[in-house]
Amino acid sequence: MATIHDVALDANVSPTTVSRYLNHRIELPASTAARIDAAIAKLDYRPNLLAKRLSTGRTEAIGLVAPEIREPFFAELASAVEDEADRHGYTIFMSSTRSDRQREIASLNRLHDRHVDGLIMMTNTPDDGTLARLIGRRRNVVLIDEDIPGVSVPRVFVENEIGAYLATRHLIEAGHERIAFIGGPEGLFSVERRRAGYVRALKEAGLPVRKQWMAGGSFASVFSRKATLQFLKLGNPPTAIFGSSDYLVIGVLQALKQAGISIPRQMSVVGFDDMPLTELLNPPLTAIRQPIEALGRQGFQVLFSLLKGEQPPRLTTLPVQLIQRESVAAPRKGDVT
Amino acid sequence: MATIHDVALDANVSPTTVSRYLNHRIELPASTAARIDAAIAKLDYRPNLLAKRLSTGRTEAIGLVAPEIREPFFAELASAVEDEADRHGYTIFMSSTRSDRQREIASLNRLHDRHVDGLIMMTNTPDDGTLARLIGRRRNVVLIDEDIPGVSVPRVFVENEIGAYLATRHLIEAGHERIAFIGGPEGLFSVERRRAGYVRALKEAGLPVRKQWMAGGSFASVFSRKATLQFLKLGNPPTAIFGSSDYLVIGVLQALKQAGISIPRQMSVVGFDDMPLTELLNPPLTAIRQPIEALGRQGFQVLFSLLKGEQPPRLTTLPVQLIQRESVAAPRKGDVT
DNA sequence: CCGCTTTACGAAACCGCTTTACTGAATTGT
DNA sequence: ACAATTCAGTAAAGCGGTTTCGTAAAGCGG
Repeated sequence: MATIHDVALDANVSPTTVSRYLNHRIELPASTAARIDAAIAKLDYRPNLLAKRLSTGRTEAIGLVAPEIREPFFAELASAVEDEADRHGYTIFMSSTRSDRQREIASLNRLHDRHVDGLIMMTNTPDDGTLARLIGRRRNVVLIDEDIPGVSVPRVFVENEIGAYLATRHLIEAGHERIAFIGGPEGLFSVERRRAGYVRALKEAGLPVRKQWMAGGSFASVFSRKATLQFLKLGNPPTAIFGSSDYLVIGVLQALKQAGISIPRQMSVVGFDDMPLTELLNPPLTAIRQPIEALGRQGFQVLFSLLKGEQPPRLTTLPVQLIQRESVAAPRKGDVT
Repeated sequence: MATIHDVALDANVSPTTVSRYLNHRIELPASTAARIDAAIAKLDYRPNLLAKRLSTGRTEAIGLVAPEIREPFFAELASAVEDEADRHGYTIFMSSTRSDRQREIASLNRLHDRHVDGLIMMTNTPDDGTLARLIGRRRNVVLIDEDIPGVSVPRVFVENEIGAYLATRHLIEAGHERIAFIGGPEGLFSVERRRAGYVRALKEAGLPVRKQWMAGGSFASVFSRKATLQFLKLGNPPTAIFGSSDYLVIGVLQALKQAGISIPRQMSVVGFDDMPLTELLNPPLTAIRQPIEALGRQGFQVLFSLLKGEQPPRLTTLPVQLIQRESVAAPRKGDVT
């Protein structure tokens, strides 16, 4: 492999000149520039990134830490971040934490060791302050999708509250009055927001907010499955369920299938995320679509402006959208007051 | 940040000694070792990986190039590779090529510039020799999932032929005699193998192999949708369809739904991949399950042994499995000869 | 007690690039 | 016509490790 010295030798200049020329830190007379270009082409010179990085301390790489890259939501997000990073010359290191605090910490440390220039962080477990402390020490961090309270870094979120509000109102407009809500882990910002949106829609419509129609605690589909079966046992079971994540909806569907309840005739269902394939379900799922791609791109953009030393907005909120398919219908006559 | 010099100073030894001690290239008397350990702990020393990499030329990073990381199949594969790499201290660079030759070339070059120690390559477009040439120049490459003819690097594949054979035989055993096959892009090794398995099962059962029941050309679901509609127009339409990828099956399902044909009563369907969520479809999809996780781990293992200078097997073939769900039934009476 | 092997380390070169500080020549201003 | 700039570039010192070559001192066999 040719080095910058070889190029300098061939072009009859010093390595310094070549380096500065390549980094646009100097303007050279056309003749000199041409000699350098020729030498580079002739020797097929490619700067050694390892040396460059050691020298500058910058790596043109960023870290992306997410709960589980293989899940569609994060996979798509990661893909968008990667694509956006790529077009700006950045590489990304991905890291799946399995929602495990120890792995999150390990990831953060590893990325630090790898000298990433910046970090995009996603978590879906409530923080006890550990993460906040760790992140507080780093520069160039942006939080996406989910909050970590107590750190002052830029955030990019989606309209969680509005999304839940739209979903709930959609059910109300279809005629439902007994609407259940299944949320994720307690203490998660996005979960709170979604619950808030659900409650707002109910109150606005003058409908009661009942504890027994609300479940929360986990994003696992086994959880929502159980919760759904609980709902069905109620004396006045809900006629519609809003699952605040498509993973939760999977559990709901399993439970309903198991109980022999048909959608949307006997039960309406709305999801949140709009994962691929949910439109192929039977019936196709009505859901709030999150702008995953935009979330990823914005996430990178915000980090990028941080890296350039700019001051990005402290909070970006991206719009969601109700996608109507076929899992919502009017409740059966006898079921409404 | 403390450097190795600081540690050396504090421990009253030379940087050389610290370096060698940390890299297990020397055995030190307990007292010296203890002093170094103490200094490291005291200064919270962490070796600068950038310097290390420049110095050794090794990066403890490998590249993973795949068509599209966000698709479930590749996402899961990537996740397995990453996990396996992680436990061996390797980081991975992922790269989505969108099945585009130019992007594949660009990825390969970029990874080269990044000085990855090795490369795991996946492609799903037939090569005209360009890739083969590019890859032939590199050391430490392993091919997974799909072949690139003409390069002599280790490969890790799944039992494509056997999988297709099992799927087809399963349909035959259910009583089907007119079984259609939908394959991917022409010229792809795995596609050929699957077609071969399909043909073998038919011949073995003494069933005719009919051109009009075979379609191939793309992995896109729009393609299989059209193909399915074509099948339905036939005078003697198939009673079962084997889609040689779950993506293809999606198109099949869409077409059948559109035509109002019920599964499995009027048409049996078998897929290949066993993607998540396909079990939630209505009916749950019977499919050949690929050992994606194993594919990823084996892929890394083979690369790893290459990196250690060993001679891994030229070809590893991983077993597949028929997962029976509910998309296969006996054909209707009138439909069998 | 002398030569030889071990033990326990160290000096300095090197990896390939960036960057600071500097210089000689050409150009400009007055 | 001479000082002051600008231009075009360079030498050398990093960045923080690894590695080759080497040596002083201790141990040891005879």
